[in-house]
Amino acid sequence: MPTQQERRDQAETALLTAAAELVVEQGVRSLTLARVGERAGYSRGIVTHHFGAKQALVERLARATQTGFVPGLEDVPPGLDRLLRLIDGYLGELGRIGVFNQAFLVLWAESATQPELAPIFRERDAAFRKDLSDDVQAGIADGTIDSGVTPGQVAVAVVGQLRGIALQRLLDPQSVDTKRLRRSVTGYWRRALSPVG
Amino acid sequence: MPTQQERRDQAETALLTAAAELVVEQGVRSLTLARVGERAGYSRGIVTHHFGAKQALVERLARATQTGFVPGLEDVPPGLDRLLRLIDGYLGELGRIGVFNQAFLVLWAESATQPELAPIFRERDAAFRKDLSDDVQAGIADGTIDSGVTPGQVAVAVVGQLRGIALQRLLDPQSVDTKRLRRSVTGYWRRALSPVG
Amino acid sequence: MPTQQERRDQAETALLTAAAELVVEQGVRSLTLARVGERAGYSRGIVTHHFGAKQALVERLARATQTGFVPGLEDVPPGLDRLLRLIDGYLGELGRIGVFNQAFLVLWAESATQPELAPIFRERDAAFRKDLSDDVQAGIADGTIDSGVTPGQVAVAVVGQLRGIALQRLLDPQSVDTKRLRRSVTGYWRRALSPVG
Amino acid sequence: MPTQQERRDQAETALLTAAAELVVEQGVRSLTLARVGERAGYSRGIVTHHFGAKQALVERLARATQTGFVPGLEDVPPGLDRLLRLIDGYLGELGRIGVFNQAFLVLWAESATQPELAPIFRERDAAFRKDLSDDVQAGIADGTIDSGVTPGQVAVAVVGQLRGIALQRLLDPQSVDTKRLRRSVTGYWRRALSPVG
DNA sequence: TATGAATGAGACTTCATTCAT
DNA sequence: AATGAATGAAGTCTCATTCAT
Repeated sequence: MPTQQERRDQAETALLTAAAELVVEQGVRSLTLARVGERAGYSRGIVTHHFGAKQALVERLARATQTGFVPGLEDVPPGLDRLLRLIDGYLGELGRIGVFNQAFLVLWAESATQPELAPIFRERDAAFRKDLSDDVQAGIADGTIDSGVTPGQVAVAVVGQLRGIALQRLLDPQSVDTKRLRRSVTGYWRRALSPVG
Repeated sequence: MPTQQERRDQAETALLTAAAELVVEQGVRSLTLARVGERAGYSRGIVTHHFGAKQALVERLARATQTGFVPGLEDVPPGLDRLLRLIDGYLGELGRIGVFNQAFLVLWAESATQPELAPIFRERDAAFRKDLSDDVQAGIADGTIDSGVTPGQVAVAVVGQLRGIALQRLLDPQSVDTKRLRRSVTGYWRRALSPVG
Repeated sequence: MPTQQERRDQAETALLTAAAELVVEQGVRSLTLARVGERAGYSRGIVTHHFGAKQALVERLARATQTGFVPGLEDVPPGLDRLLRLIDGYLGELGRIGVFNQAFLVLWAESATQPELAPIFRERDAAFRKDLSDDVQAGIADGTIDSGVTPGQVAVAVVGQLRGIALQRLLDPQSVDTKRLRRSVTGYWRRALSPVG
Repeated sequence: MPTQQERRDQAETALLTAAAELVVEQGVRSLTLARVGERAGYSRGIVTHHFGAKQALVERLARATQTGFVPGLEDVPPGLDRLLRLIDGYLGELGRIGVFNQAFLVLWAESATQPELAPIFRERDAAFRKDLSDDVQAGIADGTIDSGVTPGQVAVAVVGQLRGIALQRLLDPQSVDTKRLRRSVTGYWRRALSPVG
């Protein structure tokens, strides 16, 4: 016999999962409360009961996704190596990307025109760039990255590239061979950043 | 005295512009026929009158956008130089990007989850990649690009990067300094692709 | 063939009438857009189409009702006689009160707890009191009303009495004999206001 | 240590008070079980637990209000004096009217269009009128009221007037000066009812 | 006694679409 | 060519009620 709290948590998890699935399959446009509830195995009214309003569900979903996209980087110290492993890991994950991460991409792409979503993703993007920027800075400090490189610029370029590749793949999976991209893209960055002379 | 045909064309242009503006400002979700008509200075019913159905308007908009995003490349022969100028031009355009190109980005991002939009943008992406791929191939042929590079991979990486940077900027303009990015990103690619001693 | 404007006006009249009927029959509580539309012989969506929102319909109804409740007073000069004829006419009308006037009463009674309705009826009540107050003032001036009487107090007392009687009748028609009340109530006021020897 | 019964009674009182407050503040329309429970300091489900259904709560509220609105009249014998003291007391109470009495007025006004409420208030009105009617009859008997007056008519007129004044005040407190009305309205009735000749 | 999870009916509103003017 | 009246499907949200804890 589950307690009330357990029932509640279980329902929320099921609802967020169902919402993520629907976002990926049909976009945010056709994310309706009734569909979410029923896909999760509950009634049509359950979402409002739990989240109060649709907007709250979407925001929860936006925050729930993409926490720790690339696993196994926690213990790696900042630097060129971590940067390349992050790129490699990110592209590698694309091959077996889960619904939550796919939902993240879709929501990210839509956030540009949605006032309620925008702040959430602006903050996330900033954090991601900061992370990469730190790697570049450390690489410059230890001599593995060219000192002429601007960390912030690299961060924007890398974040953009990873997201852009992921979206391309979402739109047309056949056109993006993640396996080979891991190698080539990390190679490009290694050469682009390596100290001159 | 404009002819009927001229009036018709003028109305259509006004409607597509209004639609692009609305898409950029509020996303595809709140693109309604009435709003488009009224923003264009006509009645609520004008869109249906001209395009028949909403879907037709959106498809027309998808095709109307992004034709010749980077000007001045027509006469440049394929090769590394053209590739870099295209990247440079693309990022340069971001600084003064018009509504149609912004609308393109929004539609592109949404296309991943919209069956009606997907084929249009799949085709476009393929064409864009082909274009870049040709440049890389020419560069390899004339020795300005390393022969170990795979044209198709570069194309995916570049397209992704440009789109990803553009979307980042759409979401948070302050975080992306296009002026400086032109230099740095072309620099990265020059080094990444340059023939290995 | 009616013009668009005629069709529109006709629909609005039908909708307001239907709304008034429903308010009287079942109260504002169960005034639903669908019911109004269907009772008026249109679709469920017609009310929104015409009034935009339910609130707008109710406000229109509040303003549409009770214009010239007591007929035949326009040419009567202010004074005791007019005051008594107004009371007599008001109570007389109760016997054959139309839906709009009944709806007025119901809305008036509800307005106390409805922020959107309150200002409308506050204004109306003030105008009604002003009207009566003018009569009393004129009566004092021409000596037919006792000079010790305060016009504003009489106005509140009369307005209250008429509305209160009407509401009592709405709740329980059998308990209020309007025919006999016309006589007795005008008699009470005649004596109450007559100059003291 | 309160007994179960005491706790139960305490909760019911708190709930009825909360319900009355909500009715006065926002009308019966927005009286919801959850709000009542929470305003009373309990959970959303408490009302159902205690009253079973919403209808029961409203009926209990209708009966709970207005018991002995005018205090201090119990020992006064029927007659003109009692009638005038009742009017005076009623209007005097308006100045410091509590939530329950305000709720009474709101419910009374709404009862005209609510089948469940109507019988309750019909009965109450009849009792109120009977009370006043008895006073008039006694007044006629002892010669303080004109014998030409019909008791039932006076009762309707007085009940209507008191309720109508109270509702006017509920809608627009500034427009009704209860202090001065006590004097003037009792004066009007004294003159209206005094024996002729 | 009290809480609150879950349901489902019903309300308001938005909007693409049809059709008469 | 253009307008706008009318429809009805579909969505969000509110809320009384049921039932498990």
